[in-house]
Amino acid sequence: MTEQTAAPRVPTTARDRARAEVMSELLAAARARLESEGSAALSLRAVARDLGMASSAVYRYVPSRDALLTLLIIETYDAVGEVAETVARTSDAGPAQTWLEVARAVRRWALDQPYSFELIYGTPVRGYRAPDDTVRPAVRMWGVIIGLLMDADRDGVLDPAGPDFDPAGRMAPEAFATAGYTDPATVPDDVARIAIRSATLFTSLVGAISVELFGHLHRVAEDRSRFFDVTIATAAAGVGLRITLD
Amino acid sequence: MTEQTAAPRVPTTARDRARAEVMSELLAAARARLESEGSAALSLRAVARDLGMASSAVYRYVPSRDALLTLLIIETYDAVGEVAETVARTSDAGPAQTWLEVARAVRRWALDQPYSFELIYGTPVRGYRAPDDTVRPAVRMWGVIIGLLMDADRDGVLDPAGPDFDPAGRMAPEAFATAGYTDPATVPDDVARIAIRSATLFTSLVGAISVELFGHLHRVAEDRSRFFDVTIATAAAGVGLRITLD
DNA sequence: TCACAAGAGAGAGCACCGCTCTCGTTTCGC
DNA sequence: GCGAAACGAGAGCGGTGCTCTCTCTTGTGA
Repeated sequence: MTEQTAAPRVPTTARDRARAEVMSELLAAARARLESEGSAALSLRAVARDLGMASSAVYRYVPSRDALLTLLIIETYDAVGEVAETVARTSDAGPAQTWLEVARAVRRWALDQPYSFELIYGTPVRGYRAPDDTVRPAVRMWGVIIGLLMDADRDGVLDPAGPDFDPAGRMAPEAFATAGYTDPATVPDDVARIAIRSATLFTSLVGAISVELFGHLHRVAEDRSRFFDVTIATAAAGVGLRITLD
Repeated sequence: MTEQTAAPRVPTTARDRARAEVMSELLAAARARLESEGSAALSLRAVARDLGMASSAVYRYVPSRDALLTLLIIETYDAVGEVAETVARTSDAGPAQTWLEVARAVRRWALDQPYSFELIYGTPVRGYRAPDDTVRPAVRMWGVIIGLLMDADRDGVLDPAGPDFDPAGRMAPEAFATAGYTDPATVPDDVARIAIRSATLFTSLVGAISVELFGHLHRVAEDRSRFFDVTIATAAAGVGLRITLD
């Protein structure tokens, strides 16, 4: 058991390569059906037909329909996390304005592939219990938000007039791992006070998109893009980020 | 065609009464299954079994599974609207604090019957297009929110330091029917400026409950009840309502 | 090199679903 | 009282997730 921990002797046999290829075709076909018809209509049999194989054969690759959905969920968290991180990284505006850009980008992404947004931020699939594999990709969005708040605080543009609530017991210690605090006990109080504000930003983002996508602005909002901006900017104001519109 | 518009001669025949009774049993059974297993698992055949009748017989009362869901959706909008209206009506606190009470009550209601919340504020049922019957009950929540904002403005407790965005084109004229303005052209500008703030309150409420109920606070929030309060209060601060916590 | 085990695919089958059609039976209105 | 409408039951269609068995291919260790 000395060097056994390394990869066991170039295991890419023909069968392995074939398996990997079928697996990726399977995921691609599933993604295509997901994005055209939604997760509720995602049928394992239909995916099998798309691939020209028997439905029973699919079970050689995926243990159940729910497991297939889980793979898509992880992919999707990573996709939207990537969108948010890219905008946050490349924007040259201040933290407040950058947050608006991030929110707009996520909204755009959600409108382009609504069923993917639903998959992760809508009603959870019945009987589905998120395995730990989904936690890491899911937390990327929180990382972006907390990062922006830290930046704003450092730059002195985090409006101190915003409400300041005691963070004690309101945020789980693990949440600060994103900000680099591996030991929960060492999180400074001011960092906690800032981090808890991320909840309102996250909620306003997911909430605003959900509300629009799920039809609750029917006969309420006219120009939905501008409506979204106002919603995000107003919530951000409560957090202490001053966003300028128009 | 003079007095024909009235009810046609006391139509409560034995058959009519039986039909109404079966119909209400049907809805009750469907509601029970909905609240115990969720809308995705709501099967018309199962409901039929609960009632001891053949599945085909159910179609004498309801044209399709989606139509049955629509009936439940309307009931549910009315139930949650009732919760919000009751709290708003009976609270003797100021508008800001009343809003917190409303939000807490709605959250409590959602936690008590999560599948009902999902039914109306989660992912829409596939292939489902909200008929107009659902609009009136759905709009009750907006009515409560706009009413509270009007109260706050009248009482002079609507913080003028909150961001003020041009409402032009951002709110559909019909939305003001709730506030008593039947003709959209007559809505004063200051009313529109206030009404558009309702979006952030609505979004923060639905968003905060969704985020909690759908599992996105896993390893983020510790005390979820207090976390909810902070989220709502922070968003409300952006709107201009000062909520006091603790 | 060759045998054996593991992997892969196909097909039948089970229990469930939404929905339709047909068939008797009951009830209502003229 | 009689014809029509409403009602309930049952069979059946095509679809679903998933399991089991069977055959064939492929990789590996002796």
